[in-house]
Amino acid sequence: MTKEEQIILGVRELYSKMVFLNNAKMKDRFEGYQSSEIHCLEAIGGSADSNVTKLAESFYMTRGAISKITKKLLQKGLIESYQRPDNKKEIYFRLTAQGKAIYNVHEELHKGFQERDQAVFEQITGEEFDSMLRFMETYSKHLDAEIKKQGLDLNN
Amino acid sequence: MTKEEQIILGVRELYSKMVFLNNAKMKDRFEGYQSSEIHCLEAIGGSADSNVTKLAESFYMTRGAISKITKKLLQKGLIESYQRPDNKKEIYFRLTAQGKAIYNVHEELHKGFQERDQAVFEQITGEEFDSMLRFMETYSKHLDAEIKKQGLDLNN
DNA sequence: GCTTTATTGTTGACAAGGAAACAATAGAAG
DNA sequence: CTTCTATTGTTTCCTTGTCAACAATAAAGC
Repeated sequence: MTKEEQIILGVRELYSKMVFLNNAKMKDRFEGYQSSEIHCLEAIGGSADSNVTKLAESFYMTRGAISKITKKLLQKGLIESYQRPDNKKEIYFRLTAQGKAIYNVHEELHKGFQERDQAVFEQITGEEFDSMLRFMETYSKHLDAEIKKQGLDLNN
Repeated sequence: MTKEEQIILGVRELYSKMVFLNNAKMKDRFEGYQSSEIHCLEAIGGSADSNVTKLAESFYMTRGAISKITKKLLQKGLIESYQRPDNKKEIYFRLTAQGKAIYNVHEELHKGFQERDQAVFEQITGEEFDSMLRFMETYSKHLDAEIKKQGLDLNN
């Protein structure tokens, strides 16, 4: 197996396990809410002026999918939509009070994840951490360029 | 943002882009085949005595999902099933000649991905590579333990 | 041996997400 | 300003995967 394959396999393995484990915790903690809904809520709470398109890009999902998720969040009263006076097309989202409550619980959960994994992160040096981050960023940018080169788009 | 968050975000970002880009290439190259089917084919071709349960575990998917995918692969004549004389329950898969042909094309595609990303991997030293791999393995095992601790299972 | 429990693979109902088509609006080009 | 193009968000149809129940078989307990 080459370096590339090992790294890629490792990333896939790691990511799969994180998703599996964290989703299980989330479903356990937030009954009645889908984990995709919680992720969306997190993104909306975490950055100002989220809209369907931005959310879709950040999750590598289609606008259609996000449109449906935000619709549910609206119906459940966790987010509300608003527009700018000079733009009748774009629709932004922000958390309601109820949404913020969920958001806070979610943050606690995240802290729990962090504590759970602390031992692993304590084992690496600052240098190792930096080099890993640098690598991931380089690779990520490389893939961005490749995606652009191929003229790929989530909606095409 | 803490170290943990940065790493996790990086892994998610990287993984999403790899999946997105590679699936696009796969769909382009293998018309008529789903990328999940190709992944399954790859796994079956890559290790002896694959069965539904093993495949499900390696992909972090349910047995039901794998059962459906392998059914399609059987219908398309890319794999065949067999059993051991002393076990009437477990059903194993292996590639047919046609399946092997696809498998080989798939391997070429992988080589292409490798060449595409070579520049990125050339930038890291052997030491950096090792430390990264070590970290991923440690983290992965840590999550395994956590999954076990929670008594989690894909089918529950 | 017999009985109980666990594992394996399959199925049908359901939910989530993608693809494509669409209307509404914004932005660019002239 | 007017026209043409791009972007945004939504909806419908379809595919994929999960969930839960199930039958068949294996393994464990006695």
